[in-house]
Amino acid sequence: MDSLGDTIRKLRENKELPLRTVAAFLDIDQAILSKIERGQRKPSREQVVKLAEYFKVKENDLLVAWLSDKLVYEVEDEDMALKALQVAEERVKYITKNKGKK
Amino acid sequence: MDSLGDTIRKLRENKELPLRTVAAFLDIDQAILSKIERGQRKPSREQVVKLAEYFKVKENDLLVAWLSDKLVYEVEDEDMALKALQVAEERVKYITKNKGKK
DNA sequence: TTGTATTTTGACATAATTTGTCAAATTTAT
DNA sequence: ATAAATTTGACAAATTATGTCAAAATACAA
Repeated sequence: MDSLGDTIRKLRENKELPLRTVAAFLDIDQAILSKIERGQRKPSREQVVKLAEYFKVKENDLLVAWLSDKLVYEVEDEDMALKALQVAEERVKYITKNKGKK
Repeated sequence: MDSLGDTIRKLRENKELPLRTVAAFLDIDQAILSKIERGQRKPSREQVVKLAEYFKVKENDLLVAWLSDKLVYEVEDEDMALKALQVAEERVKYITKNKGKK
């Protein structure tokens, strides 16, 4: 269960590309991509979409990793992290079930 | 499964207190408390702790509601919200299991 | 080693978001 | 009708996010 950063780094290293190249495609400085890969910065949604396109992987897979990264980040130093995630899950189920209604 | 705002409002209305009073205790303008209760603003962790103290309810209960509110907010307009929450849950389990290790 | 490409780090600037105040408008209850 | 409570939105200040840049560190060849 890799974090998004790990995933991106593996994708890039498999193609033996330097940070410079991928960063140029994203139109950001390579320093930022370096930090993203090591989890020190959070990429934007748009950047994740671009990366999926660039590496030809399923956009949704990368977006799930990106979103869950953010979720983990949000709760990680709280004791009731798990509980909160479970409650959130219930609420999301409820919300999507009632989508479209009044 | 109420949101944090709903919970706070109910607690306040049960005691028949005006926004003014509770807001003064939190040391913020009543306008903000009004927005917090209706979910238009997110309270800080410290404010939630103070509210638990003020209304004499379990701090953790309120904090779980607060955290899950933030989680729902983060994913709510994404298609893969549920998936992301589930992945985050796995990751949090993994992290807490290995807490203390190298 | 020495040199060269890559990556990492941190200081800094700027942009975006948060967090709050305030006063006016609206609603609720007398 | 009026008085209290609540809501709204414009605004300001503070905080956080996002990026650039150059120097330092690391990896890799020769």
